[in-house]
Amino acid sequence: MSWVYIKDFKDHVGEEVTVKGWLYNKRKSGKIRFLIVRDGTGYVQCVMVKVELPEEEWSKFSDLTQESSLEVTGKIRAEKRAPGGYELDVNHIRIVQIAQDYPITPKEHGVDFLLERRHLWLRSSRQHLIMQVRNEIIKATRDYFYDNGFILIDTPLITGSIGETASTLFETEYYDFGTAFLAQTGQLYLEAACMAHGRVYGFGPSFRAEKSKTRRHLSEYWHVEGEVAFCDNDENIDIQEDYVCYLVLRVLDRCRSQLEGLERDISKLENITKPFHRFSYDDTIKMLQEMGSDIKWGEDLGGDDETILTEKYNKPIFVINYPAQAKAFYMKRHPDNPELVLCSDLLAPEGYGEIIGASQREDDYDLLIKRIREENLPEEAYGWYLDLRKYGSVPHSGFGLGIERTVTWICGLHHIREAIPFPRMLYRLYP
RNA sequence: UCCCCGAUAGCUCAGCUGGUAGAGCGGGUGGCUGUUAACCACCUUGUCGCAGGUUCGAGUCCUGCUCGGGGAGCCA
Repeated sequence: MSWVYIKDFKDHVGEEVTVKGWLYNKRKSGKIRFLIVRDGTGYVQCVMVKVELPEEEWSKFSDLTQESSLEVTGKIRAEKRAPGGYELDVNHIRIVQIAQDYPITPKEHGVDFLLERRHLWLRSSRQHLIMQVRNEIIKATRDYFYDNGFILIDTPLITGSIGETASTLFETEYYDFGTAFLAQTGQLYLEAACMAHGRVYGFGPSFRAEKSKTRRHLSEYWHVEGEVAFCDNDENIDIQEDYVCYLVLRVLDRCRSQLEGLERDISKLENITKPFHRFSYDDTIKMLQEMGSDIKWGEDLGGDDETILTEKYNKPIFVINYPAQAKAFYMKRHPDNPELVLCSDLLAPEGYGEIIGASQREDDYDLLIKRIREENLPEEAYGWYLDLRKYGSVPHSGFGLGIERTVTWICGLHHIREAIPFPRMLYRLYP
């Protein structure tokens, strides 16, 4: 008997096939019984009719429990009443394993209970939809960079004491070198690689040991970083805008049913088209102050600031050229105003906040080493990074996008922890 | 690290000014030939997070601790 995935049922109507999966739920009504089976590609209702089945098959219904694994053989029938359009008339059931007391019942559960059982929670329909959208966003990312001439450069996850300044690093022992760190960005290595390939990108995990307790933070998240030689801050913003539009378009094109299943307001995503809003930091502060924020010039935007700003506009917003004091050492000074750096943050709409941080990098050797010293960074660790400014330095820019924040926004999730299969957070290392 | 909130049945929660613990769901049994988180009837469920204290008496009040949630800072 041929094994058919539920998503392919439309090509096998009238045939006798086998579905291999897990029991999602069951119902009965006297002499007719229903098994809802999922196989990873969809759900199908399997119908058992007493008068058409031998007692041996009929009685298997009582043995089956939620999430028991099974193989059901039967004939596919188009059925208007079925959510997927098809049903399976059961001839034979092979029980693979009986699940005992599956903890996640089709009822309400609390966040802690579910996170403690994340390995099982992934089977739930909503989590299943989110992972499908995440998959599409990641594939779209790879396609975008590949199709636009970027070379994939995998950067090290174990590094010496090098990176951005502000965040805390996870530490680990490394042979005779003492302490090594888990990378919080691959950017500096991508800067090296873009001097070899022109246009490069990286995609991998980043680690932040910040003790953040918010719905926007993970200790381990997946980081997309692009870096382009001979690219200034404005051209860098153009690339980000193009990339984000592409991501949204791909999800709308290929994951529309998933978005509907997640009850995402799709019209809000259809609105994500070029051009995005571009506001200078100075103008942004004025706008926020007029809207009642008590933010002062020189400060980074707070969470509330991002929310009130993005809820006012229906497209993503670039906030451009922040004060140097609020940003990292490697950002290039604004040629007309030494208080500012050439950079941008991209804020997603609907209060989802920052999804990209970007800047033009400081390409002058003397200015960069001055900044490293001002920040009290270990100069010897940055020797190779400074080399890039000695041997054919060129203007270059890049950006970093958080995949989970993007998934959270595009899926319309309440919390980032649902946007990654196994979230790592301040109080969670299990499962 | 700081501020706020929470912990009671397998799950989600109620339990008032202190008087020996309750609902829905789940689970079990039975009924129903089209159910959609099915429905109906009956049955089943507790170290009230931990340790002290106040009291004749504490799920309830007080102190400490543990674990978690929301937010701040920081960032993607």
